[in-house]
Amino acid sequence: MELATKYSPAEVEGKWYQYWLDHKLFSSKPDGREPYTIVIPPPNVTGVLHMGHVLNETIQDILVRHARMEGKNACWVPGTDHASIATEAKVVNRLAEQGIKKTDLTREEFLKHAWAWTEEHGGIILKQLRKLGCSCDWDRTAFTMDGPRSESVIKVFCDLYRKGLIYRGVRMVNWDPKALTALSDEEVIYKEEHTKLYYMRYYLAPETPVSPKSPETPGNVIHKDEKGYYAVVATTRPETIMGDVAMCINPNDPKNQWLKGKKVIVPVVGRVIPVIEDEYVDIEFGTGCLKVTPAHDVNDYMLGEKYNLEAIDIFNDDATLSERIATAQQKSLAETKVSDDFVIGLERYVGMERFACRKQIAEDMTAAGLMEKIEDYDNKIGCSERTGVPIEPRLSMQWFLKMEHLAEIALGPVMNDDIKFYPTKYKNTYRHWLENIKDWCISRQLWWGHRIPAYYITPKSPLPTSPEGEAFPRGAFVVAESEEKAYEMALEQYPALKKLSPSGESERGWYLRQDEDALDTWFSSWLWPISLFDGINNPGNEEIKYYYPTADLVTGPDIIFFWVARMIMAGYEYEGKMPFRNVYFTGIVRDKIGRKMSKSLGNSPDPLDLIARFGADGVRMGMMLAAPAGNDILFDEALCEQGRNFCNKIWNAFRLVQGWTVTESTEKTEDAEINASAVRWMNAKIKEVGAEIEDSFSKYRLSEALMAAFKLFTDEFSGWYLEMIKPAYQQPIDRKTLEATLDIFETLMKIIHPFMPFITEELFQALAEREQGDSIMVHPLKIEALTDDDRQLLALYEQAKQIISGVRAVRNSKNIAQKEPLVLEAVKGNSNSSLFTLHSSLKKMANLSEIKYVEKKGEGSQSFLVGTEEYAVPLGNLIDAEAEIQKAEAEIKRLEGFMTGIQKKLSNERFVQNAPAQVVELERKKLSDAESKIAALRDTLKALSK
RNA sequence: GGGCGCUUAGCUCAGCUGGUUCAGAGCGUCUGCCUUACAAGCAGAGGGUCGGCGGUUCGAAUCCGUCAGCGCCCACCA
Repeated sequence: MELATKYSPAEVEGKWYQYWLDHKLFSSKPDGREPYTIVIPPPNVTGVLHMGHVLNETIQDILVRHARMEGKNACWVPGTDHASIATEAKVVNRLAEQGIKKTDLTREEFLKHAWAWTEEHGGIILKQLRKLGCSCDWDRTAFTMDGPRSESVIKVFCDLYRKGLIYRGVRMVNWDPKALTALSDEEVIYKEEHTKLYYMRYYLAPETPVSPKSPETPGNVIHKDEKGYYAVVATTRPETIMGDVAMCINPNDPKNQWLKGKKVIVPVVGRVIPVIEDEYVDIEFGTGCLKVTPAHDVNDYMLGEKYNLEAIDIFNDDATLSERIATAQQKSLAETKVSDDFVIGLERYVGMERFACRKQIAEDMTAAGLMEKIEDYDNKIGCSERTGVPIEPRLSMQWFLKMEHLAEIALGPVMNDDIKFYPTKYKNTYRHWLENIKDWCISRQLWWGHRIPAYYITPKSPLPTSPEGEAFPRGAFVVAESEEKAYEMALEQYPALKKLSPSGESERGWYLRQDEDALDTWFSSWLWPISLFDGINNPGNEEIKYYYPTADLVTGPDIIFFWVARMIMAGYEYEGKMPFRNVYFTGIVRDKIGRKMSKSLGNSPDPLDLIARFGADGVRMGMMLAAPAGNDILFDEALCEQGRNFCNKIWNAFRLVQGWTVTESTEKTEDAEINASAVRWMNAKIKEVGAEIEDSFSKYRLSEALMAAFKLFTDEFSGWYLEMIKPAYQQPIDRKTLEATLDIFETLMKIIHPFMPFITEELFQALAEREQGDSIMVHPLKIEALTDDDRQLLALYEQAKQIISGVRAVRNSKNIAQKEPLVLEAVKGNSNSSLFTLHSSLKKMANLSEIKYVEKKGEGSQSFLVGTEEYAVPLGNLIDAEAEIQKAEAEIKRLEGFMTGIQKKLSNERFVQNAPAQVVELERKKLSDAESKIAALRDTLKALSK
């Protein structure tokens, strides 16, 4: 059957993927072989495949398939992440489209919707990974919120709580007013924004007047107008003045000395607040006067703690202004009388959105003459990583994990390379984070996620006032793996509870109310390498013992803190061992002009579309060609084209070989001689390049490994080997050579297989009769080491290739068709005896009728050098003597310059003395080589100029 | 404000602890070929004073310093 001249991936890829699945070729069970394990960085359960995944998953698949080809027991565990905040946001949006508000639903109802959404969209991305060829053990597919994983999370939470590492408390947290939840520090990203800096007047309160003498104090900068003395405070957030409880100056600030001990009136609000002093305040910034709003700024909170200031929370959950601002204003105005000049009723701002309020209050202050000035200001705003809205620092009750101990156990192994990072530069980043780590806020005010297993003891009726009734504190809770266990623990810890249940269990006078919050998604992901093998629930089981630690982790550097660092912590805390040996950090996939791929720019191709056009193998190759380790990837579709073209090349090489007919003749023909030698050479080449590829793999330089494999197939095998052994048209080939060639072809397919799994399987199957269920991936690749004979042969062929190229160059420059045979002259006793063995090959490849050994090249011959040896092709009157003379003269000039340099070097005594003998020797050889070349060129010149 | 990294052919990158004929690859470019495996191909060619300056050295793309440009990470200047 005649094969098409173009490879058609669509007809091949689906077929083989199904075959692999049917025969469970990706499946792994513990056995006697060495394990090779990768756990997938779980993509969001409702996500779809984008180019970043393509990069990441291709790399993993290459590593996994490579390990499999090495004969290891390769296990790639797939799964998805529940991505609590992202998924919950999507569900909320969908409900909103149906006119349903989250607040109208109970937790249970909402979760029903969320699970429905998850089942609808979940796993789409895993299906897409199959199109890419990913060889995951699908039977192991896990989800961060499935049974075993959830159980692990809860168990770990309880354990850490019992170890005293988890605590609950009111702290300043990053509040996302859109998602209505707290975030960890890592989930806040800072964006540069053009904002305004507002300078506001804080008039001195009448009870702390400026003494008539002090205005003259040198260095003081005093503001005064008809309304009185005032300080100026610069802020980017004028709306937060409603929460102001103090003004702070640096005690060493000369210009504000006059404010010491004074009280000022918060403009608009009318609250009288003290001026406090702390060196935290930067004298240089603004006016040196800082307004202190402990409820809405991390630093102000710290000052509030230090000086025991009240924190007035002015916002609702969604960052609209709370009614509290009005009540607080009434309260303070009742306490202290303040002139109406400084006050505006705050009722008008209640319910206003924070940025609208900012604008409004600035306008109102300006109108009331309380605004000094407004300047442009570039500021960095912390925004929610998920919703993008500016976060609001806010005091709230949250759960935290103490990080000190965990950071300590996670630092050493990376710094001393027990766990290796590729590229190594991320070790610095990692260390810096661990050394400055803060406690991890692990609670989220979300429903979609693992619910915190804390149970609050709640009496059904008001507590008796008798002393023993108060035997457990208000808000008392227990942390337990289940509600049942929580009841037991509660009774044990608080015996007084028994009195609340006079008639026994059935009629308890109290109940347990589980904490409403869910856990941060990463609190489940950090267990992933352990929980996938059930190591938390079932410690020391066979699987965890076999597969853990995993081999390699492939992920982006953007989640080094979120995920990588925390997995290392959990690994040592719960398994006592590293979770993985190597971490390969990929770059970010950008478009070809370096922009990040994004939906809004429309510069992100759809991977499935690319696969349809170039084949999965082509896309994989395109991606890998662009992806040196650690650099960002400038992705260009043209690279996929190159990948597709390579597939086509392989395909056509196969077409050639499979079309050959066989002769059983074992005659010692010239062809047989060429072939026997070529086979030996090709096998040596495979050993040589194979070793390079292995070396690249060991350094995770996958694009280099691929490039080497590509060149091995295209240049060495197709360009040289096949051309050498190719029989004349419609002539048969001897059986021995054909069989050797099929073996070589198979080996090449194995080498390429990790990168391009589909075409290599297709051709592996086509090269020979295979049993049902057989596959390229169960035939490990073994490459032997190079021998000295191999090296000699390789060198010899390199020389032959150069001679052939030399002849071809002559043809090219003189427009001589390949069909026209030429004569080759080897000049001046050029007697590389081993080259004799390649005469037939030389003749065939360069289409030579004869190879002559001559003392002097003939007149009208065009010469070229290979190393120091001269070869020439007689051209008769085709030769352009003038051009040849010019060329030779230019070359002589170049060589003379080169020699002068070396002579200078060699006449430098310090060089001869200090440089290693080898180097000096080498320079001498360069010199003599150049001399002999010049001599040859002079001969040429002489002949030409006759 | 601190820290890290990058700057080598038109593009994307190699070039490891300084010395194998005045720097390599892929792609692109140019020239010639539709040569019965492949025009998604073949053959050949051109293309860089290794970001600037200074230093160490017999010798530097490679080590040190400095400047410039770019990128990333971290940080509580409102």
